[in-house]
Amino acid sequence: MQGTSLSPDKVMHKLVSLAKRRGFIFPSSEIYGGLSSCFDYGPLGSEMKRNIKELWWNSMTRRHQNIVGIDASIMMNPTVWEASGHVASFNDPMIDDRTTKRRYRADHLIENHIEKLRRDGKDDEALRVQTVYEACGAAEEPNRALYQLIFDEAIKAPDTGSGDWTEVRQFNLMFQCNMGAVADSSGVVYLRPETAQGIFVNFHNVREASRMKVPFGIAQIGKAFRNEIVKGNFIFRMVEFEQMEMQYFVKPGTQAEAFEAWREERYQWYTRQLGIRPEKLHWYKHDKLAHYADLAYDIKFEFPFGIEEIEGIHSRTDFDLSRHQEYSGKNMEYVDQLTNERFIPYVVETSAGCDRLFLAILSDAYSEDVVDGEERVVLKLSPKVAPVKAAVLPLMKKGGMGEAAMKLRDELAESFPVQYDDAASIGKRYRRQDEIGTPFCITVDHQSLENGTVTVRFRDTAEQERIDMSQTAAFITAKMA
RNA sequence: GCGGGUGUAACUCAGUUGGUAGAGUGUUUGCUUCCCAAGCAAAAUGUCGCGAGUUCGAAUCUCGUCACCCGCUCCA
Repeated sequence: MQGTSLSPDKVMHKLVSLAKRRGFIFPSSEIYGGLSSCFDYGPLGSEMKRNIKELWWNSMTRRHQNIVGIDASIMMNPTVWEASGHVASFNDPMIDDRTTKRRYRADHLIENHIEKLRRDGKDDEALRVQTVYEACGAAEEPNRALYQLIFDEAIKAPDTGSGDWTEVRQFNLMFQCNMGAVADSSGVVYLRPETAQGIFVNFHNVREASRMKVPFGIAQIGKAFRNEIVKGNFIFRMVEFEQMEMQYFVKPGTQAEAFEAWREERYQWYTRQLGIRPEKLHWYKHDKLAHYADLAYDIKFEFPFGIEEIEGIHSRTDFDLSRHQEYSGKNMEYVDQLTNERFIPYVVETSAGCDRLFLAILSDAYSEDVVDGEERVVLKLSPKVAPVKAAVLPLMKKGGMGEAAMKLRDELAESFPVQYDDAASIGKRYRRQDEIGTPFCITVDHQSLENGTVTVRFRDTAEQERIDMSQTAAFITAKMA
């Protein structure tokens, strides 16, 4: 048996095709022509996604005595998003070049310009531009101010050298909708652009209800929505996506230690729990930090289309809780009863993209190899995430094997997702299961009827082992641990 | 959003100078009773992405639009 090497650009096409053909992922509302960057999880996809979320939930909440979960609402009081900074910073100022038809972020153009001045040793010049730039945010019309600065400094596009600029326009990355029957501005609410704020605003509720002492964590899995300017790469960047994240509240000054511990733990989760190959994972340290962070690392995965982020581990300081204290007028301090210290906790966040992880697992698992001289497609999924754990296959339909296999299927179904298949040759049925990543095929043959044994066929090696039929569930359970 | 490409069966794709659609794979049923996509015989599945226009007639030509892919860009 040997693996064949796959060209990266082909893999995505094959994945998309396989995902649809076998019921992992379908385009959303496909019969109407679909909807940009929206996808549905099919029968196998929803099962597999559920497995991923359950593994995450177990490892992040149940295994930790000091981490509890919540499930906050998607729509929240709009002031939450002012406090979090999303109203301000999720409005990206964009500018277009009329000649080259390219679009840029206006703030990035200016920042690049300042950097370039510094590189050229024009520090005074850079400082002057920097000062003007920083004043833009406070201007009455920030976008006009940005445009004026780009115009005054004659800033050109870094890639094309062109500078035929349009006005700076604002793109709001938050989805808006109206609460209440009357659509006026007073009823505007947002679909949350991140799940984190649902945790921060519930800080005291959860802490008191669960009698938690710092350090402790609050975890959540849920949908978030971003009106991305650039979408694409299948389910990698969707406008509606699911986050699995945990906010860990610590005493100020201890965040670096907690940060390192979480970095280690989260990395181990991918390699040990999910079985992702370590060589496919990469650490990336943020040089440019978001407005809330003092330290940030991403775990990136080698997708067929490039190395991209699947999880962010960010030290968020006390930014969020402080801001909520400021905007809500409620005290967000924690009181340590032992030492009588009062402080607003610092936060270490681990935030994973569930759909991205799904795609990472799928693309990591996809392989083509050769069994007995025949090519096959096989998803080498970890048994823990595989949507179907075992298939029960009668060697033949007749002669009592079908009935015996069906009976075994019913027994196994008590423990985990299992399929029965008696259509077409045994070889074909093995290949069907290979393609959806089923780790074990249980075959009921002539010998099964005589002595009550079955064969277990292993997906990755195609090798078989004969075991007692009554031990099948226990055998598979042991292999999945 | 911009530039480039693609869109025909569930999947991968043919389809000639405009004359209303085919193949392989897959699926279903029957036979074969079989341990790695075997064979035989049947069958089902098509708004040719969508909407206009040109034409006696459009999968084919024109325009618009939607979706996907690649690049720019952004991000979890």
